[in-house]
Amino acid sequence: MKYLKIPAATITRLSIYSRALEGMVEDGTPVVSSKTLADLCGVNPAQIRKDLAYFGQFGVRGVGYFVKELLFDIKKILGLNKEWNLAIVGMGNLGCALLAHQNFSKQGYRFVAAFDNDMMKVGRKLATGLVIHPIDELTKVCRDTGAEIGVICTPPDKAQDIASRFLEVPVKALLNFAPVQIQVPDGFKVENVDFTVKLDNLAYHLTAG
Amino acid sequence: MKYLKIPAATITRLSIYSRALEGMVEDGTPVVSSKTLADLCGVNPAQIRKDLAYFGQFGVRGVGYFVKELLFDIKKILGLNKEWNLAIVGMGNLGCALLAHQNFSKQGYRFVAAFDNDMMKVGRKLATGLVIHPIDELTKVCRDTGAEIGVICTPPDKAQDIASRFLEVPVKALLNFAPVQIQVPDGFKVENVDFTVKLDNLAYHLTAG
DNA sequence: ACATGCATGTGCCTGATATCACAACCAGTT
DNA sequence: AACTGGTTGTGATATCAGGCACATGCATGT
Repeated sequence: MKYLKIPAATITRLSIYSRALEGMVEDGTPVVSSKTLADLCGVNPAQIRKDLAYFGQFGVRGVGYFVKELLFDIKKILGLNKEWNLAIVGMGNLGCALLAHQNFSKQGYRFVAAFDNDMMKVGRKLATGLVIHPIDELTKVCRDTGAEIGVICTPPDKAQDIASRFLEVPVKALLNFAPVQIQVPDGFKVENVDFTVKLDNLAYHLTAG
Repeated sequence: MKYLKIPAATITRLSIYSRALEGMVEDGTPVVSSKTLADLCGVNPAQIRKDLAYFGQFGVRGVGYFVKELLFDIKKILGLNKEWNLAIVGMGNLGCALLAHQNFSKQGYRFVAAFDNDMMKVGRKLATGLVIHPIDELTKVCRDTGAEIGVICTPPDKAQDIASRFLEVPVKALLNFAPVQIQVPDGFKVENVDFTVKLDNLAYHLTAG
């Protein structure tokens, strides 16, 4: 089944399912049906079964899915059975907040390098023990620390330059918080997080919807 | 044309177009073709023309679009020809970073209220002049300040409760940073911002893609 | 005033994505 | 051992979104 094209939306939903399943593991729920999980995630039950069907068979007919097993399987599909090393650029308010954010480490994401071009900040030691490096050292430090995913928290006009530096390492996956579209060659992947785009959606909804 | 169902993806793209157009206004570019704008935004030129066609005709054949006019029109479509009042709950690292973030005010979003249930934080005056209120006062303060959009930066287990309080005000649009799915009745809208979902996508890409 | 070049606006087609509905199948009960 | 209730897995169907390609129409130059 792995030979089919998997829709990007499916991957996103798998991630959402795993959040819900984590909650169930904490609650001690042993088994869940696609119906129950669907209600929690706000999707159609058939959608869940279809999404899972891309990767195999995980349920028991007449019963449902064993929560712990399904969570394990989904995490394995997503590649979360290992820790991922993150490098972050731009130690402003947002960058620092992300570093301190607990959800990352909880999910197996670990910051291994931090950068800023403000010489006032360079050399400062952060609460996590990380030292802020100047951006010139990005390529070297990323290689030394084994960074796999780059996080961009710079102003928009710097974002493309930073991205290009990451490409040289090469760091093949980028999480971009700057409100610009970043150009990368094939094989690389950028995910954008743009709060104001989300807010604009809400504003539209309030205005026209 | 306004009677058609507008795809949510179209609204999201309009928002992205407006970012690119803002850059062009700064650069002094007077006119842009769908091709040029498409390259900047990473979409197909026909896509842009289709998206705009939902709302009318904005271009000049043989010429393109006048940047300032198009930006104005798109902002009007999105409902950004007014300021929007935001209320934020959860003054942790992330919440504080969002308050201080410049992109919001630049786009006409203004924080008018802040809340936290930590009594150590309540009463503290923030750099913006806002005072942190206890969550019990959410309904009252939101009404007094005219909050229109709620921003949730609490831990996941508190998110649904906060959302319910917002619904009572009523604040009809929520921006949710907690990694849970929030249930709201018809007429209300939730937009989720979940970093780890995005990271999971990257992890999958690095693992399987 | 006419011809030419060029970019828009849009009908149509294609492909992808979500939903429905049913057969396959398991567990517990009679 | 057969039956029943319930849930999965999946083929078929419907819906939606994206891309092509051409006619439309404006601007410039002759």
